[in-house]
Amino acid sequence: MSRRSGILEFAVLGLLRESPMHGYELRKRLNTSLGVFRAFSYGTLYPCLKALVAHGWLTEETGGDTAHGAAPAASLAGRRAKIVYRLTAEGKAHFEELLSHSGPDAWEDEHFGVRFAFFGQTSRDVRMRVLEGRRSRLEERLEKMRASLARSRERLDDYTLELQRHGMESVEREVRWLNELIESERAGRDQRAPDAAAPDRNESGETGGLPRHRGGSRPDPSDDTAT
Amino acid sequence: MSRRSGILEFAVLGLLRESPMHGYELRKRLNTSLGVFRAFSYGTLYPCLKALVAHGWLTEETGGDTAHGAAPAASLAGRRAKIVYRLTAEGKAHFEELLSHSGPDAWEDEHFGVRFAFFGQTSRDVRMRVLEGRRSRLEERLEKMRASLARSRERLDDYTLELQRHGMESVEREVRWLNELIESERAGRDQRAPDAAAPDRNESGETGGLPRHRGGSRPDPSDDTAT
DNA sequence: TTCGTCATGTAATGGGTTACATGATTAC
DNA sequence: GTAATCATGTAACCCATTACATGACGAA
Repeated sequence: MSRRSGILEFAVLGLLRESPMHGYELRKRLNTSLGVFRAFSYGTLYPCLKALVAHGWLTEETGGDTAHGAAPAASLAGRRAKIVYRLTAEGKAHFEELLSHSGPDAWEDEHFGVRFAFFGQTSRDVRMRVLEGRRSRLEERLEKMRASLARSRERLDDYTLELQRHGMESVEREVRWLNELIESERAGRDQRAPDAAAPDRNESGETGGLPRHRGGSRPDPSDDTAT
Repeated sequence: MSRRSGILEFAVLGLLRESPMHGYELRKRLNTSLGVFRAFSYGTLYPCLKALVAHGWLTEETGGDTAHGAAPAASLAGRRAKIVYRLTAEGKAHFEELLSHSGPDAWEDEHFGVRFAFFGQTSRDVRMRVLEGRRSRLEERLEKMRASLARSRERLDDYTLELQRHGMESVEREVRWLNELIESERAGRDQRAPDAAAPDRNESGETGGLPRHRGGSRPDPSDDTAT
């Protein structure tokens, strides 16, 4: 009943939508998908997985093997017996709901970031809703900052002032970014259905109306658990 | 022994250097000084204050009255008996040490922000050290992001890619900001001693070499506990 | 043989929030 | 008289991290 992290839960469901995975792999994928933006440790991940299973959103298969090829039944002795997690139908439904339903803190920095990372799995409607939601939230924040600054400007020293000015500028920049994204979405033609798992990008199928920033380097399947 | 928050501790000491205060007031000042950038709740503040007293960095005076004027001894019945906290000599020394010594996570976002808010109470040397420390930390981060992106670019969809691109851009912007600040510091003439409490800004005494961003509105002594 | 990395997990700890309890004072 | 704000505190969570325990496998 405990151990339900919100964002982690969301991210895990999102990743497992693409394909079943075991914990260790999940964590790696989590940390590359989200980049330096957010990282999770085993101490959170494993208990979270157990909780998700308890909710019926995931099933665990102890014997199976996913991406490695051979070595079928390793029983309890073979290389610490991988536990492969697979999304159930309920889990899928729950993910859809989380994705579109969006609780009250879905607009906060981290929540938004994780959501954004899974935009490829949603419809444009949902994307628009999330982007616009975040934008209006940031605009509120900006308004608060402006008001608070106007109130206390006289009493603050230069450094504090500079800190707040810079903070506001950051938020303004974020709003501009959202505006661009919203524009792109509006201009985009593809209205991807929310059921497109394993989104075959790199093909003709554009995911949305995003500005391309490509430049390819060689693929290199390693992780970044770097301290 | 418990309840020592690091940043909160630092911020509290910094604020109390200017003048003694009671908890309620401290929290307000904390939240206006740091702006929307960071907020603290009583649940953290009060225990922290007790801990700081236990360490000998603060003293508590139960009878006193700070900024209100009259109403001397209200005993235990008068308006819930304010507890005024005052920085001791040891507390002052500890603050100086925290300010210049800078532990390993002093470069992280929040730590840096709080530090920066108290830059007015340090010497330029310390400011430079903190700014440059943060910059090099961010540059490392940037390098990591670049590497990780190069490694996984092929495997990531457009939204994830865009997220990471934007993230990197944010960090780059932060670095540019730091560069400007460092430039300003270098150009600044005032080398304020670390003992200048209640820094009389708004006079000729510039605190550093900061770009001015003034524009004054009327003063309005209210708070922003706004939800 | 020793080191890295695969693989799962737990216990201790950290650092914070929300909600509540309590009650007096001031502003409308 | 009633609502907001002043003022202090505590208890119950929440979410996450670190460090540890355990152990197999592959490469140097």
